[in-house]
Amino acid sequence: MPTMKDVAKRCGVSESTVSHVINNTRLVSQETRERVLQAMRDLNYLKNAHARRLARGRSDFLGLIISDIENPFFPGLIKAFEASALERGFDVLLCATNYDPARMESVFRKMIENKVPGVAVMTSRVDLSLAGLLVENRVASVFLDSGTTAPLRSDIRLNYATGASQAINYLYNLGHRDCALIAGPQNRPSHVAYRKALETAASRVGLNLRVAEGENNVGSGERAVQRLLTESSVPTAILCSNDLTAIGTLRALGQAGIQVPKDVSVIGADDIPFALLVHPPLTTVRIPREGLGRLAFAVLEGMLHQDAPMGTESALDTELVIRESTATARAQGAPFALAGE
Amino acid sequence: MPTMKDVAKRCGVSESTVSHVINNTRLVSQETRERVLQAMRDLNYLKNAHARRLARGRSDFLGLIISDIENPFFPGLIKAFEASALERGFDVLLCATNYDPARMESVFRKMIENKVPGVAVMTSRVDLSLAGLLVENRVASVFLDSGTTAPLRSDIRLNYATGASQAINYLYNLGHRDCALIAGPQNRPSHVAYRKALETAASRVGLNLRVAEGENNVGSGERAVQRLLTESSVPTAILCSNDLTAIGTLRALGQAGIQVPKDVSVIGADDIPFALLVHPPLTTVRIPREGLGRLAFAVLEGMLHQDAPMGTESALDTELVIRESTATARAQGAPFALAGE
DNA sequence: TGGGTCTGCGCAAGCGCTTTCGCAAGTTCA
DNA sequence: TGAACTTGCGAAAGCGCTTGCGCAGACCCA
Repeated sequence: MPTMKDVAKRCGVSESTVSHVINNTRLVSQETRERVLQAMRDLNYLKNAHARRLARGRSDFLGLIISDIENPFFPGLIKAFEASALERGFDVLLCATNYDPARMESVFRKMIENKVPGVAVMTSRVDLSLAGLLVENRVASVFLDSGTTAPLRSDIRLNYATGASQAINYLYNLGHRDCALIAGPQNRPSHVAYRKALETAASRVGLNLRVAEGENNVGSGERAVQRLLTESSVPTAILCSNDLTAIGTLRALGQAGIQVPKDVSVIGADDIPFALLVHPPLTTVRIPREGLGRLAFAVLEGMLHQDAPMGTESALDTELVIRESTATARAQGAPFALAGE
Repeated sequence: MPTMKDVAKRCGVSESTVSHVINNTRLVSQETRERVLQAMRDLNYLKNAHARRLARGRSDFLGLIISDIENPFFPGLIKAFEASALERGFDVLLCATNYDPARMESVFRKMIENKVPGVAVMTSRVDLSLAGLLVENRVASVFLDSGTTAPLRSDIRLNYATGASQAINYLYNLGHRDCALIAGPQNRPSHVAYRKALETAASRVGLNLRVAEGENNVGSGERAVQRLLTESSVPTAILCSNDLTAIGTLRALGQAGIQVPKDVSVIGADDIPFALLVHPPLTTVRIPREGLGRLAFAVLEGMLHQDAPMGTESALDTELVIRESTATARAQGAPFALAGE
């Protein structure tokens, strides 16, 4: 494995010249440059990333922290973040916390140990003391829905209000008056925000919205629906905290012989890739994953260019994507024909 | 940002002692050890990963190369690989090629520049000259279905025969005699292998298997089915190159008013998480993603412990997972009742 | 009591780069 | 024609760790 010294020796220049050729950091005569490049090719020279980063005192890695790569929300986000980063010459150091607080801490430590100049923390529920660790070590960061900013620490707020009021208005205009929300865990700020946004929009137009508990997964969606079906009246539309819950909802309704969207409309949230593929294709409140990835990078990059950057707050709108799981409300108070009964 | 020197100074020992405390690399008296650890805590010391890796000459990163993180096959693989690696004290350097040959090359370069001791290449279709690059730089590797091994280069072969013959036998026993395969791109070795395995198993039991072309995605599955439906007879079962194609198949059949599994059985391949969630839940030939991730790590680790390791060849069985998209074949030659006609 | 073995630790030479400083030769301009 | 730039490059001092070498003192046994 050849080093810069070997390259330098081979073409009779100093190491510093080789370095400057590689990095384009000072004038080198055309002729010398050619010789150096040729020597690099001859020797199959590849730079040593560690040595370079040590000498430079920082790395070209940007951190990206997510909770769970198997959560279908993340791959699109990662890809967009990575694409932006790559375009600007950064590499991405991806870490998943898998919802484990201990792992979360070690992941933050890892970011600092790797001297990343910035890190995007795209998980909800982060201990802000960890954010302090970053600042102490001069690492810029951008959080998701943390609700606060600080020097060196930015925040991206998902604006649930846009998508929520679109969804509510849309349902209202289809004649829905009695709806249910299968909410996500209420210890997650983003789910609280979404719920509040829906409730606000609902009360504005005068639409009744009951809230059932869910846990953001298929099974809890099914169970919530089963509970709903034991109530005296069944809502004409069900909103869900995310698409997985909506899929569970679809399944439970199907199992109960209730037709979607004829009897009950269903609206998800996230717009994961499979929202398109379920039956019927899911109307959903889209969280712009790709936009979020790109924005997270842009915010980070913006901070890197300043020397004592204040954190910024930006917002990203959600929006309703209409597919086939929603339709006009069934006649008010009407029961529905249970298929096969 | 404190360095080892600061820690050493603060408690009056040499840097080497600090280093040995951190790494447990030689005897340090209990008392000195305590003092060092205390100083580290006081200063909030975090080691500099670059300096350490430079001094050691290698990194604690293991490379993992995939093609596309949005392909639902990969997240589970990544997670399992990462979990194994973490457990053994490695970190993972994840890179996606996004099916771009140029990116593939730069990703390999990156692995070498980062001095990873080993890399798992979990994409199909890799230029073996790139594998050569790895060997030159003493990087151990494990490929997927490359069909060859070499010193420092192992291979994991997916054994399609097990799953394929289970699927064929299963269909045969359900009375299916006339089946179709919507095959994947025939320039990918893994798809060729799967197709061959199916054909072998089919001819063994005397089951007719027509082959239609697909491209491993939902749309191509739909189109393939539409083409199949124009033929004089419609097969009683359709096998697909992957689950996405199977989902397309399900949709196209549904759209044509053909019932699954009553009229036509459908079998996918991969067993992606959503195979469980489509309607009806998909019978599929599972490729053990998690097992693959774990095995890739184990193979890599096995090579790291030797100094001039030969590559090994291991195999991983696929298996049929029976859900609800398959059933007894409709009566031979029988047409099917087109719903709504 | 002197040679061996342990235990505990410091010194200093790297690892392979980047980057500051400064020098030499060529060019420009008054 | 000499001061002031400009162009092109080398020497060498780090960056913050790891690790081989070696030394001092304690201990043991013959």
